[in-house]
Amino acid sequence: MANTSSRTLRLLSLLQTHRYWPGTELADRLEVSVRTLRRDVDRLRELGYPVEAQRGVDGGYQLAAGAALPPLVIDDEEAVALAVGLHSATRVDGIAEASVRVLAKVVQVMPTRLRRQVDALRAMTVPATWGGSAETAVDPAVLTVIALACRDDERLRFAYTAADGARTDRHVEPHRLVPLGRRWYLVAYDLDRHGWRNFRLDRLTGPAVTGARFRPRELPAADAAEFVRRGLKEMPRPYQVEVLVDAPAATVRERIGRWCTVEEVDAGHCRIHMTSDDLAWPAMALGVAGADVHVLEPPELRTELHAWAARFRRA
Amino acid sequence: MANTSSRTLRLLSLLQTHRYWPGTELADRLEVSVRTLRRDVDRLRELGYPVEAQRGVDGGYQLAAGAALPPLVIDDEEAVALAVGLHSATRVDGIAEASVRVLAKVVQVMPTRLRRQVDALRAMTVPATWGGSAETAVDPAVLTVIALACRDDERLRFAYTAADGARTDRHVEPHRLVPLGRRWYLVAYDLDRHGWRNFRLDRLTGPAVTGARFRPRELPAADAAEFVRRGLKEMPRPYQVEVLVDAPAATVRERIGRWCTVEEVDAGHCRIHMTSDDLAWPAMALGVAGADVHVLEPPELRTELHAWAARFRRA
DNA sequence: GGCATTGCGGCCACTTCCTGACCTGAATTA
DNA sequence: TAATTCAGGTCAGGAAGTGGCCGCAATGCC
Repeated sequence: MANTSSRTLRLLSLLQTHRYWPGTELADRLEVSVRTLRRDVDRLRELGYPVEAQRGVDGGYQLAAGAALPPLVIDDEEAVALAVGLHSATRVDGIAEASVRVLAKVVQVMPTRLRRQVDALRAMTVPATWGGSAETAVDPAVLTVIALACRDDERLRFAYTAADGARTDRHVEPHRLVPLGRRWYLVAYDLDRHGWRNFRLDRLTGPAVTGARFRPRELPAADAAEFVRRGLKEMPRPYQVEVLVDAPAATVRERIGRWCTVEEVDAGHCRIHMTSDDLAWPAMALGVAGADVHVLEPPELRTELHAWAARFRRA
Repeated sequence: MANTSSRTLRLLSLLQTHRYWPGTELADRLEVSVRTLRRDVDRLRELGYPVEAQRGVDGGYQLAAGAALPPLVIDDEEAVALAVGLHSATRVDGIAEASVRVLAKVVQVMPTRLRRQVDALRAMTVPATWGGSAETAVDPAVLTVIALACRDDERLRFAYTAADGARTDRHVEPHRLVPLGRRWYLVAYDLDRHGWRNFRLDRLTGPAVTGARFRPRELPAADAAEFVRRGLKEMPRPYQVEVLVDAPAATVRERIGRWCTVEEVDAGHCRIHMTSDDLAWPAMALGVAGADVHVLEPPELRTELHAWAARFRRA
């Protein structure tokens, strides 16, 4: 308790919870002399954390933005918020992997009572997979279990439903999680089939680590993403949606600009473009647009809209 | 660098990135003897972080879930993921405040180059406010600036557009952020008007800290949420949507169960219920449901659906 | 411009604890 | 049973942390 490293950590935590701290108060809280506090601050600075100080009346210390990130000291509530938030970040291109990595990190050290809270709250958050039907959504618990197994080189068992509907039990050495397109894939070495395989996470249920660790094998590909791409026979080609809207570009952009690109045609018309695997998404967007539309591409969207129209008219 | 506290921190970081570590490897990485490593591990344990060890062949150390959360050691990518994810967590009831708190914490110590990345990525994430139009969404930058000002007791200036459209410049001592209903409010002491005020964050632009700190005043209410509630003349009552769907409950639940509660009526029909400020949301959901619907409540939804039908028919 | 406040950092003496080496013991697995 | 790996005691030398003191430099108030 009266340790130096412990105190350094506590100082870091204090500096993170409130910006300005008078030296005397910090010294008081840490139960050391002001001189020692100054030395502690120096220590933090030597570790690369930019602690700035202001002299004079009402001066104090503050933690500024630096080159490296200091260890984040968080409390229970904040950890829950973190876990819930990261869940939705796993869908954002470019940071999906990093999200899963931190998520695994947080979940691993989180007390079980907090984990229950997280599970309860996650149920309330709206999944961000707009166009996706339920099958494309990945259970976050599945994601973290597998992420941890990959990270820690632990063997994994799960049930897998192949594209043709055949259900099999698998025993694998997980290698890496790869977000590709709008899906997650697990690249793993199948221990029963003696070869590398791709698994779509949304077709995988009940993953559980066996507890056995393994020495990673070498993947027969440049990297995991490359391996997945190679393994995919045919990518489901997404629809390229192109629609003319009878409304000013500015209006349309304000209403649905977040989901598509809007291009001005003239004062009262614009053209929008979006990409989607599923026709429900563009249909929703066009509904929210609140103006007459003319579908240019694809023809199937027209059928979809007419189907919605028929149903809504009967409502 | 060869410091003890620095090494303790590095050990913590190593234990967070990979689960199992043989003692010899840890000692090697930290450039100390195995004996010293054991002592470092002991130190961590004394600080309350449960480092578990496994003996025997292929044994090692691992960081387990404990009572308290250890400081999270994260890298750049992970920090970006964190910030992006937390942004969406600010919309989840119950953890909104905690989310903003961590967000402020992370943003404050984040190098500016990362902040730019976060801003770029946030633009891509789909806002979770389904039914909400753009005006109810709060700029995350605004949120963090204000959160930091509240936390650090720093005076704040911003422009405010009142409900009647009048624009004024404000100079306040921020007290607390309150998420209520689907909105964020700032409770602050207005320095020009000499009194406590509520500000809706979506009506507030260009917040900037003046740099001047202040000694917090006492709020004339039990807590900030209470004060906001008292100040709100009328809460916008959300629509209670109730619809009969001509499809089996299981089917409907699979398609849109995430957005509403589904109740079985008989084998081929079910009743769904949801709450929304905006009619576009239920309309979208009913579209995705892919079956005939009968609107029970509210009548306005029927009008909305007919409007969509008319437009889609013309498409 | 003077003055109080607050951080900065040098110096010194004292104490603490850190470190590595060596040892024995206990748990675990092949 | 043997090998591996963590646990922890002991010891001696050295490194560091600590508090008290000092003069100095910013800063803001009167």
